[in-house]
Amino acid sequence: MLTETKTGYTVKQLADLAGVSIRTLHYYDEIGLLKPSSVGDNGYRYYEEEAVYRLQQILFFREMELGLLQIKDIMEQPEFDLMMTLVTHRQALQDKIARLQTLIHTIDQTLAHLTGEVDMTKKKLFEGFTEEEQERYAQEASEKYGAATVQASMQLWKSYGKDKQAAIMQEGKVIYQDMLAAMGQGATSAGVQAIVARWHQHLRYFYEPTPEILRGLGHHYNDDPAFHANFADLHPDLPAFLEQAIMHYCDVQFPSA
Amino acid sequence: MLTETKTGYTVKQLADLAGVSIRTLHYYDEIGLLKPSSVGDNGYRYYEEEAVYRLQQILFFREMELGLLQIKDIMEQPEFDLMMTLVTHRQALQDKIARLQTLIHTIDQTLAHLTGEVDMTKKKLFEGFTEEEQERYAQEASEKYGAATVQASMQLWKSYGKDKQAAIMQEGKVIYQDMLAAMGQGATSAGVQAIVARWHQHLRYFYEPTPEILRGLGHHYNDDPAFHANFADLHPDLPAFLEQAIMHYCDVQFPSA
DNA sequence: CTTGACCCTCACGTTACGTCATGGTTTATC
DNA sequence: GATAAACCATGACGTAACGTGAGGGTCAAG
Repeated sequence: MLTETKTGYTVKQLADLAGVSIRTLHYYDEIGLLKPSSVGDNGYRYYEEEAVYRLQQILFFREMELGLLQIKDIMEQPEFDLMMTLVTHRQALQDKIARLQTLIHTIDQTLAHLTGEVDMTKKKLFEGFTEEEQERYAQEASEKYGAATVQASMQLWKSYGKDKQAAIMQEGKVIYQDMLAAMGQGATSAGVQAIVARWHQHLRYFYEPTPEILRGLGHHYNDDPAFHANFADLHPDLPAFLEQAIMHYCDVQFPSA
Repeated sequence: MLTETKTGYTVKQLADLAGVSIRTLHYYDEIGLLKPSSVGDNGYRYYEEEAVYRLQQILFFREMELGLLQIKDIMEQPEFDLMMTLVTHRQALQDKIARLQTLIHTIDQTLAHLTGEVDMTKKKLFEGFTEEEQERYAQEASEKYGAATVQASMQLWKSYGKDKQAAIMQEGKVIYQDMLAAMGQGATSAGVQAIVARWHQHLRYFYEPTPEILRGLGHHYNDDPAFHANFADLHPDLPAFLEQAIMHYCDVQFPSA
């Protein structure tokens, strides 16, 4: 009682962790966007893990230039799903990269024009900017983060029932054990590829991964130190093996991606 | 006198062209960032070509999230050079793309974490955001758009003297004629490659193009309708020939790029 | 106890416009 | 020439997302 333990991040700790200001955290609390997990007797704000994840989400939304109240609305919807939203962020980021590539294209054309090589319409000078405006409006529409996809995801998960949900979570644990046992068959063998298919289906219980995500995960398993160490603990060759198996699976299932 | 001709874009025309608001143009006039080229007897603002280019620059700076007064300062420096700045914008855009790629990487890791595959430090949740902050600070430094590179560029051009400057501009006209005459030798021949080297040097009188820019220009000459038409008027095979010749030149000169 | 770091609330200021009011100017049509 | 719609101007208040500073309480180490 007298030494009540205070857990969680203080404002300075969280601000440093996430690269935002303390004032930002105050403001987000004030507008109800990110409430602290608890407030101590001293009036201090304390943030737990859930709040940390929520802040990450907010930063992604902010990167997409959504307004704070808009972000709050989206996250307050009962069908808000963390993973589905991350997938949507991913798509939005790729759209943004495409637009930046367009700006680079515009620069190259302007440079060539200024060195006298070709005429250029005035409209082309702003290629990428006007599209940027259009993209911004599109982002403001709720469809991108929207009800349709997110609702489908939640309904799908809820439709499984408690027993099946538990079985799905257990299945996830079994897949890597089976993969380990099948390493002797080779990464491209029918047996291993069947396990990769189960891994793919396992992911699909949570969200619909694009081919690119699948490839990206396969690469991270081998290349990312944390992933690598996690799997190498099971077997030193497992990380590279997983990458090979997943890449082959993607080559076969998605030949054009 | 009585029917004084008014030329240039009105605010609505320029706003539509560039995808900005009329209010923005008013504001930019007010703060001295973008003055109209002339003001009619009726009080209307009219913008000529020079102002259009200036607006493009402003939009690029704005894309890099520089403040308006900061942008104004940069553009008021006597050594401000349009082309050199475009090259700098290009680099900044590529840095920005790299950062967005990092955010995608963070998403992939978060997704894998949430499906139970690996532990993830809280710090990794914000990978890309904190770097974003650092990048923003770096952008605010004047070095990126800065005095050093821009000064060097201007001094270089001024050091040529009027006669040499005229000769350089004339050389630019000759290069494409020589290229046309040498088409029979093949894109990878020593004669054609020597002309590509002259083209490269020609660009370098204006700015230092990166290998990527060289490749990008080579590709645009063939792929972009305006470029393509311009060169195809000289010879129908010239656009593709130029691309081949430039790509080969870049392969040889910059084997690792 | 002292000091420095950290915490709080309060409140004004900044930046880059968005929006509206009021009224003059231009253009096209009848 | 008259009319209506589109366009132009200035002026001014408001907004979003904080930045900054004031004043004062809390915590931890020496």
